[in-house]
Amino acid sequence: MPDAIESELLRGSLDLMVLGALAQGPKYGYLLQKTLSDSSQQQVKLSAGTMYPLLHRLEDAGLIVSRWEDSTGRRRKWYELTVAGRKKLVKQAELWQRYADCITRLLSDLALMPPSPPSSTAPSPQT
Amino acid sequence: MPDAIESELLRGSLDLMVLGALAQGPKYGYLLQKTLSDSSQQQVKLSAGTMYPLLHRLEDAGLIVSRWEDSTGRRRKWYELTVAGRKKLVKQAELWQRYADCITRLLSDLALMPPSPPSSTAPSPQT
DNA sequence: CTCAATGCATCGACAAACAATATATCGGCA
DNA sequence: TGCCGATATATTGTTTGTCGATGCATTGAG
Repeated sequence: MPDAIESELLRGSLDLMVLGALAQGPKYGYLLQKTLSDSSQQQVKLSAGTMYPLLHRLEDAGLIVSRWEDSTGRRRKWYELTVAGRKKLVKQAELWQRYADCITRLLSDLALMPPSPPSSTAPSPQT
Repeated sequence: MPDAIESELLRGSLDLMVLGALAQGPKYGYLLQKTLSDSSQQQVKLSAGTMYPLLHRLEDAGLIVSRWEDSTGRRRKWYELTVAGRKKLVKQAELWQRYADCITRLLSDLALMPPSPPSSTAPSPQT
């Protein structure tokens, strides 16, 4: 059983996952990584090289805002959803649902397909 | 209401959709476009510039095989799943399901969230 | 003191998706 | 006859997203 989701599959929906995670409350980068990892049973590993550009992108788009935590030691930059970000999240979530339904529908017949071609082995005559 | 799925969301799962469509039977490129478009209620528009490189990639990977239709007029190149392709499809479908569940779980709380925040208070670092 | 974990960030490499473009056949219509 | 849209495959250049590697600094445990 594979451990992590292939990066192919992540493409395009990482923004959605990040927005979704931030909808639960403000988070800083490192915490966001832990949150996504935990909530996905360690399946989603958001690397720093992916996350920070992504967060900056979302901020430039006005979907999130950041604020440095006032502390002398560990520098933490908290990110929070904006109103626009929440609207975007809802919209993207609907798009995602529609898209996921497309895939699911397309793959729904798969269980009925024969696992291997007719090679004189056990013929399963169910349609 | 948007008409087509954003290309962001498509990224990473197009291979899966193409393999899934080919699991229904051999298809040539143009037919594949129509099939995906139809089965998704015109939501998925697979452009030629995306599809042909994708098909060639899948063929190089040994997941599909191609055969030119023997005809004098319209040139049609039929693509068919290989055994390896079918195995890959099943595997990818499982991965997809796991991934989709992650997203769905993450977004499941959304309905419970307030549509708009009362006011922007400080992001108090709770927990 | 050393090392691993925490925490933010950027860089270059690589791959995927797309619009634009190219070529060619076919059927319908004026 | 000529034109055009649909059919059909393919490549090119551009853009964008992801990742591994790397860098720097702080903190706590051993």
